Amino acid sequence: MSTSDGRTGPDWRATLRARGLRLTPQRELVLDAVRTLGHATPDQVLAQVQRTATGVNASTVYRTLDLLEKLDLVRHTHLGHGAPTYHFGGSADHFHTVCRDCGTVTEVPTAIARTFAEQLITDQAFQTDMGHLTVFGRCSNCAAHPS
Amino acid sequence: MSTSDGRTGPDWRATLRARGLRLTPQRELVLDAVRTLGHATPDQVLAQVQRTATGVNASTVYRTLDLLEKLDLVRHTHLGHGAPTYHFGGSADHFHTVCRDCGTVTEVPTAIARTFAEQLITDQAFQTDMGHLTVFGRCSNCAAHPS
DNA sequence: CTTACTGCAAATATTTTGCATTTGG
DNA sequence: CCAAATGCAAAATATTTGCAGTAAG
Repeated sequence: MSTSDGRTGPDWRATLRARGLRLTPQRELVLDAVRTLGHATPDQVLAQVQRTATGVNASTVYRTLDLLEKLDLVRHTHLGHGAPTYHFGGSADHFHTVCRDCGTVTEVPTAIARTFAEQLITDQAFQTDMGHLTVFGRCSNCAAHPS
Repeated sequence: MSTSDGRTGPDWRATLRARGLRLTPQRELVLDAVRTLGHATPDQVLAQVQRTATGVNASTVYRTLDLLEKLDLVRHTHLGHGAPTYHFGGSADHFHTVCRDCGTVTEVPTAIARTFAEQLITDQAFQTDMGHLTVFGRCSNCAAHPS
């Protein structure tokens, strides 16, 4: 495989090498899993990884997710409850909406929230970290068919 | 507030009674703690409760917070990491900003986010639950004095 | 009295950590 | 070869649950 295998993107190898870090199969597997799943908790990443390769350890997944996040290859947000949710860092700038009824997670381009962010700066002197924003509520589907 | 005791508000006793639930000292303690602390994890609520009375059990705090939330006497949001944060249900409508550097939590009136919410409905057909909104970023203080 | 509620301890679940072993470069 | 990374198992956390005893109404 060249510098790009079409799955995890072109430059993650370079990003690792640049810092003297090692390219291990586990790291590639975790990165692939995050990308495949879109949004996933460490648990789900582990499950996905183990679908491909056997014996990858949970602690490796935790450690790897931390590492990849430091390198900006993945990001995480808190989509309710306990477990943080990781997603691919390469994806376009977006925040998340989470439906409290069906749990569906949707990516929304940050452009929509631009005015909101500006207002927070003006009124509250608070600089919003858009990529980390999560909006809870109800999706159209669940609003239409109340449980 | 008529029946009020000035701490936990006027009608929590009535709210409990209306459902055939019992008024226990533990429940009052937990409600008081949430109100005193403003924003607190179950752990912090437990600590605060135990400052007043000894021997209140952690599981009682968990169970009580769940119960009080069902009754809309408290609310919770996810302010990062693992533990949910509870706050008093009676407080005015607001959402939270959390500084990722110093961890400071600020309450912001939902009015500011009104346009944002409307845009989410128009563009995404998503009904925002404002009380549950948490915005991560950097407060003015930390932006001014970068660590 | 009746049964909702609490305390306690054990069961779960989740994430972290120390250390010996493996392995990428 | 050597430091970095992994696996493993134990530890640290956080939350839930079953059950017997306590107490609110």
